[in-house]
Amino acid sequence: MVEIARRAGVSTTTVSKVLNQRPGVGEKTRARIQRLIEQSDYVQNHAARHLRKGRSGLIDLVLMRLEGGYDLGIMQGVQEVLEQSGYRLVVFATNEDETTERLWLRRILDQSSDGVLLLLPYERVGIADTLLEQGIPFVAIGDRNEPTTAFPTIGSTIWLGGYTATEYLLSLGHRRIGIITGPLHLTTSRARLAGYREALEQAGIAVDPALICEGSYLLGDGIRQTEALLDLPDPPTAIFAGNDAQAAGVYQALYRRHIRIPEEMSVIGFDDVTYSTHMAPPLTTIRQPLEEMGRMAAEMLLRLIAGQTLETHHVELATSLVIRESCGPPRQGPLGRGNS
Amino acid sequence: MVEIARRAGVSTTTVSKVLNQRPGVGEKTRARIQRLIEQSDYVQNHAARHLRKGRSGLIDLVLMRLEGGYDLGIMQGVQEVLEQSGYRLVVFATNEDETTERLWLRRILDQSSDGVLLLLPYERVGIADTLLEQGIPFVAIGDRNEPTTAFPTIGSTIWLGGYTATEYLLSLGHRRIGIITGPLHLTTSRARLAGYREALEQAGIAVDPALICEGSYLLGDGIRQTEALLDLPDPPTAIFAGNDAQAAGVYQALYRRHIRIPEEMSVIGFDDVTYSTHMAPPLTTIRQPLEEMGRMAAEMLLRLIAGQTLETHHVELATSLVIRESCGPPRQGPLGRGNS
DNA sequence: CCTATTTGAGTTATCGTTTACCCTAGTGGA
DNA sequence: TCCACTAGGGTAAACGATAACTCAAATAGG
Repeated sequence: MVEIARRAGVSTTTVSKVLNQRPGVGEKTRARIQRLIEQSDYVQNHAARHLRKGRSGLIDLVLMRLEGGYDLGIMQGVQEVLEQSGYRLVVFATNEDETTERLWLRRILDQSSDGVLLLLPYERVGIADTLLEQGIPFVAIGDRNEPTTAFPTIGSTIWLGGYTATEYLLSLGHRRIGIITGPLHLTTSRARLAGYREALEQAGIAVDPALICEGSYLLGDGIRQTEALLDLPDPPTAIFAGNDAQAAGVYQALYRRHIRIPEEMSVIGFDDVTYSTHMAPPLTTIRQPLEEMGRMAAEMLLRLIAGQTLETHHVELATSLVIRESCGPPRQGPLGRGNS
Repeated sequence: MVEIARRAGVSTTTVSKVLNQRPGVGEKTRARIQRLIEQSDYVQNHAARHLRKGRSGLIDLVLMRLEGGYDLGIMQGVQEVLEQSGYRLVVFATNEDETTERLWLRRILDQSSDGVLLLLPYERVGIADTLLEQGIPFVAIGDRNEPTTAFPTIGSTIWLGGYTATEYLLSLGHRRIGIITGPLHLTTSRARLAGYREALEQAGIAVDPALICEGSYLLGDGIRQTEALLDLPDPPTAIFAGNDAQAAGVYQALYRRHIRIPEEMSVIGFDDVTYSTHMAPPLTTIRQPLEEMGRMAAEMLLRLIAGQTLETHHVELATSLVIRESCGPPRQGPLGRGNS
């Protein structure tokens, strides 16, 4: 920068003014400096600006684990917005480890992050509080256990999703519908279940507790719980999988027992992650607008960083039913050859 | 920091020495300051350190697109290493857009990145050169079009993978093996094909050009090219899918035509991405040690940043055959009902 | 023609740390 | 007893950019 100033015969202040497009520079001078800058391969030093302006141009995204589905969809949305805004995205995975988490928190506190996107399904005491205390802007994505107005959150209409999924299966004629939930200590899991219950009740069907299995949103539980459902004296004709990863597990369990989808068993997922189209047959699922959620969250955070106040603190985006090929009318009679 | 120094009755220099564990401080003083630091919630200002030391603690990972498979596996490995080393990971997706790419390059040049991990399968003139020119340490992951010693690269034994996959199918008794390659302008695609050819030739089987289809490593091509293969007068009994995403496409195409895997058609993938276990049936594939590659790349980069010289500039990790359930002996006779 | 005002550009302090260098008081040896 | 040396600690100058403030010249108005 000094070099440019020297060559233009002005002070660094003037160059700085040009770079930041601030007033106080004459037209010809500005043009001359501008040209000089473009000719040289000068780039502003990030650290110095950061130090002086107090903004790092970095936004941290914290998540549990780098996985293919849910998180990735959101990251894509976030990426998209940040890329345009000039911010860079720092990704950090806690791996559910509290020490790692604290480590990250400590690193974040050194002013090196302008804002944080919290993509943690669980509520760890401390993170939100510390962030709030330190005045670091942040937005939480995904439903929280305790509705709060202390900080902005982005979610989707989970309950409605659960309701819609069940209603759809009912409309196909199913009467015995199994559900594999997520961990029931998470609101998002309970919301799905509540939607399921409501739909059944409205259809005048008694909820059979045997058809409700608790999973953990992981593929493995999809397999295990499907087996449990199949081993029931009166197995369901459809399975609502809680999320798409578990739906993949359901597929596998069914494949093992040679039960065809959707002829012998309907399967519906939740999330609509990228690979749900890739499954055979393509998965019918409840779509959460993941990218859109990521975009919204990023935009809210940017506004927060800019010092603007948010109109709404909690945004809920709509879930929707995506019909593909994994659901059909219920089979007649008991399961075929596979039920051994 | 000034605050700490004041409370300890020393200068900031001394505090700095303690913080950086440098000599020149007495035992009791050190202990006293240490305690004071721990008590307060002081965190070193990142920007200032960065400015002074010239190190940002950031490493950039550039990739084409945030996707579920290959890239994610590598990212996980990278994450793992960086998390321990105290570096933070910045993720940037170019979306194959040259403007976006240049934008990123410009941002990187401001000293805000200590090193770069290049996860681009294509060769864009300029990136590597610019990085080299600017003296920014970087490591390229995945095979390059032109083998180079100018910068370190991490790859895997692709050719051998292609050979092994084909050999395995041959050992099961297959004689007509279709292959859906990646874009043939990429070495990594050509290497798979070369391995395929070699295996066939060694088995004394003539290579039938009709069985070779060019894809783009995307699911859609898996579908399209499978259909082309099935429409052949003499369709193959096994398909080597080039990568796992395309294998998912193959699954779908086969599903559409009611062709069972592996009874009527064997399918083998390449990469062993996370979801290959989730497929029904679980995909037999050639494993690239993605996480390991990510780890290695990150470690090499860290060493580079630390100013150490690398023993080897190009590392190739071994691919291996992962046998699951998508391959079996060839069907007898023509394809069943689906061949319409 | 002179003063008030605007405009363009430079001075200098500052952001929070680190580090090269300097100083002082002990310590040990001759 | 005196000197050289060392250990412990402080001073002040960077690092590269920005911003508040100052100053000189040009312009406008009376």
